[in-house]
Amino acid sequence: MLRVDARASDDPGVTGRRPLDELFDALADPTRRDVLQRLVHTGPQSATVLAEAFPFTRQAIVKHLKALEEAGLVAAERAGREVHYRATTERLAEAVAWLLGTSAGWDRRARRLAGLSPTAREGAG
Amino acid sequence: MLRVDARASDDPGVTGRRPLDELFDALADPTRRDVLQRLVHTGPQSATVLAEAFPFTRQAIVKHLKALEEAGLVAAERAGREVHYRATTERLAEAVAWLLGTSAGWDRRARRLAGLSPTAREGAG
DNA sequence: GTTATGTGCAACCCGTCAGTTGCACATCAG
DNA sequence: CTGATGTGCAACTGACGGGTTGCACATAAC
Repeated sequence: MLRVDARASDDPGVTGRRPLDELFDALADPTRRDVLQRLVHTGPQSATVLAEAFPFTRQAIVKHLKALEEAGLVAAERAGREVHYRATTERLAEAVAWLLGTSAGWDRRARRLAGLSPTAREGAG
Repeated sequence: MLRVDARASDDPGVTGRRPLDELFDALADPTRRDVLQRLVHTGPQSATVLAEAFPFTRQAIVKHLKALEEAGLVAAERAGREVHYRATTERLAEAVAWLLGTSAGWDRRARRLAGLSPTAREGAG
């Protein structure tokens, strides 16, 4: 439900693996973003069908889907011998929260914009 | 500031280099996000000073700053022999827009949330 | 002018990752 | 059962990117 929390970032101190990583990492690849969007527009699809819309092999798409799945951006559902991937949204909110939370740091209006709590902070120690 | 457009995604078509790429790419690296946040919290700083807060060399930080700069997330300003990097916000909005625009596709509520922005309410500026 | 501090450039490891291919396994249709 | 379609796994390759070091250049301080 895209609930923006505006926290979405535990204290890192300069370095440390945070859950945001796999999320932004998943979103970093253009193909992955395309896959995600296509999934959104067309509804749940199998990797095979999905791959037909891209200039890549099924396996490549599968890899992307795995990445997206680990990031919590898509969910896989088995239907017989087929596996349908469906876009999910919760995780996306975290990315938005970080962006908004970060921008709030130097743009007060951003925080008001989203009605976020000023607890936003992930600063490097 | 932080004007969320909720469109921000031209037809994906399956492939094609879009400006969003360098943006998400810049945000993909955890160190880069840390640098960005630190820049936000501490205000403009030189690469050298900035590097002291990280377990990396100045050069590493410089590279990240270059990436952030190309993505339009920070701006460099020369001051004598020093160069101060300052966080900027416009570009961040594009990322938010994409996320919101994407989520809106399969989550109507997201659009309402985005509705607090397409041109909007207060952030628009 | 000399020294100290700060930036810029280039070359160089090394790991990771996108994408590939090949093949084995599972399921549906006849 | 047999063949067709779909998925899963593993190994391999090539490229890109993060991080490093070393050194040259620029500016500030004395």
